[in-house]
Amino acid sequence: MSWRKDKDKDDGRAERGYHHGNLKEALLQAALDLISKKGPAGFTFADAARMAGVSPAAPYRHFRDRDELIASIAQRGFEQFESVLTQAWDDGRPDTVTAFERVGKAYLAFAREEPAFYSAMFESGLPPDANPTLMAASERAFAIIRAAAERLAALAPPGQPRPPAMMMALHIWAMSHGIASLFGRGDAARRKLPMSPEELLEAEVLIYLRGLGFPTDRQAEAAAPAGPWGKPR
Amino acid sequence: MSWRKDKDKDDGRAERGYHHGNLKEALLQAALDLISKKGPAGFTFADAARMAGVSPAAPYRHFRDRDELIASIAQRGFEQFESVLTQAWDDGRPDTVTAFERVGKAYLAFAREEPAFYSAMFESGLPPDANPTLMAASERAFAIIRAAAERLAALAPPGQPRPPAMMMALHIWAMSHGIASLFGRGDAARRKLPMSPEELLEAEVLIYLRGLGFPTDRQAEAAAPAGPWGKPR
DNA sequence: TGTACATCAGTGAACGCGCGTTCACTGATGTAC
DNA sequence: TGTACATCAGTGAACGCGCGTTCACTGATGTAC
Repeated sequence: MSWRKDKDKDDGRAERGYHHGNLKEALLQAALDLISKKGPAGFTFADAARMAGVSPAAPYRHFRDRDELIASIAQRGFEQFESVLTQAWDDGRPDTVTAFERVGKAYLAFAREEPAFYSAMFESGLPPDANPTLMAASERAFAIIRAAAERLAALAPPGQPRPPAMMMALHIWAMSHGIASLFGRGDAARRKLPMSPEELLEAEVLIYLRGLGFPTDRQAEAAAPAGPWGKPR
Repeated sequence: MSWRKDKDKDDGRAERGYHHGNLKEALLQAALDLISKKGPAGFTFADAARMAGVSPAAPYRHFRDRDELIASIAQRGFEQFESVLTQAWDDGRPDTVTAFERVGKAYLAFAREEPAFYSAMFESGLPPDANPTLMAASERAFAIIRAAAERLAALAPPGQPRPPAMMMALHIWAMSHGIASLFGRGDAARRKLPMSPEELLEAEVLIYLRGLGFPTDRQAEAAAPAGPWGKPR
């Protein structure tokens, strides 16, 4: 279908024929580069074409307009996000709490390692209801967190009232997103911190779970009487 | 110093003399309007001038460039934010936990009611270290949250290890910012929710505080054995 | 109180630029026979 | 295997537009005397 798949990682400007062969992909890549450098607003259609080494009219063969390209990126971002979260959750292995925290860390890792995807997903200002496919992808990603919360809620100690899984999922999402936005991004906008974003999130989640009545002592709290914020130094 | 202070709330286009009299203020207001409509990236210098009813060259008498105007807005936003949080905190009256939660609600209210300020403060992409005045204003606002956390930490029950106030402050900030960003903004980007952002945040903070060992039963938990997420229906 | 003058805060025309988008076109590719 | 032709995926020139920024300018204001 496409020719010279093996040579499209260079700038694409030199020694290619009349047909690019993989332009759609190249444009998406170029857009990701530009977004990660200048934010979703700084990205221009013409720039992406230039970066891919084609004329400014070429992108119109593949995307109706700029917004459609950004939506494509957000879409792909949510799919990748979902996959990353699914892997991290690993169906709750080895135990629910551990897996749950791994999901939080995966969230932060994604925001840091894929700032362009993250921007397109959460900061592009696309109206979420205007694009059902995109919204569905977003909801599939959230469903992972929600499923994890569901499993966790089912483990609630008998004495405690069982917390609503939906609420837990929203809380976890907000914690992760808050820390990622304020402290954990790859770009220069992050603020100085006395601890890593990962540690900050882990402590927050542990305190939260404890507040719900979950035992968070899987690593022998009794032996080392430290709070969730680490051992006293 | 300025003339016709009383008449600068209209569009400013009609029946004013050669001198605007209050252009700096009018430009800031125009920028706020534009940002709240189109986001910090959609705002243009020329547009602000047009909205204020002056020629495109006029703003240069008051701001070096576009970035300086946005920084001014962010600065003012942080000052207003600090004032709002200070009022909400009210030096911990009537009790620390109540006041603490009021701070969280004030945070959400600010994000919702002043989306333009909020955008300029947290999403404009200005390098935070490039502008010491701005960073100082930001830190003064955070200091309110931090001071509140400090007071709360001092109330830790004797049995519990005392949580680091800085960490608590960062957690609270991240919770508030996460919920505000995802669900609580005035614009169209917010998502559907089974409960209000305020309720969501209040529950989250209560669970968190309980996880730290604070008694959160100031409204008679014993009498109504409900979780922090409300009474069972 | 009046006048001369420095300063301030605007004007408006012009510039170069890059963007998004369109158009008729053309080279390359795939396929039917 | 070769040829004719439809379709695909680009070109490149052009357009109108709005932006940021500059410049010499000028009307309004405030102040010294």
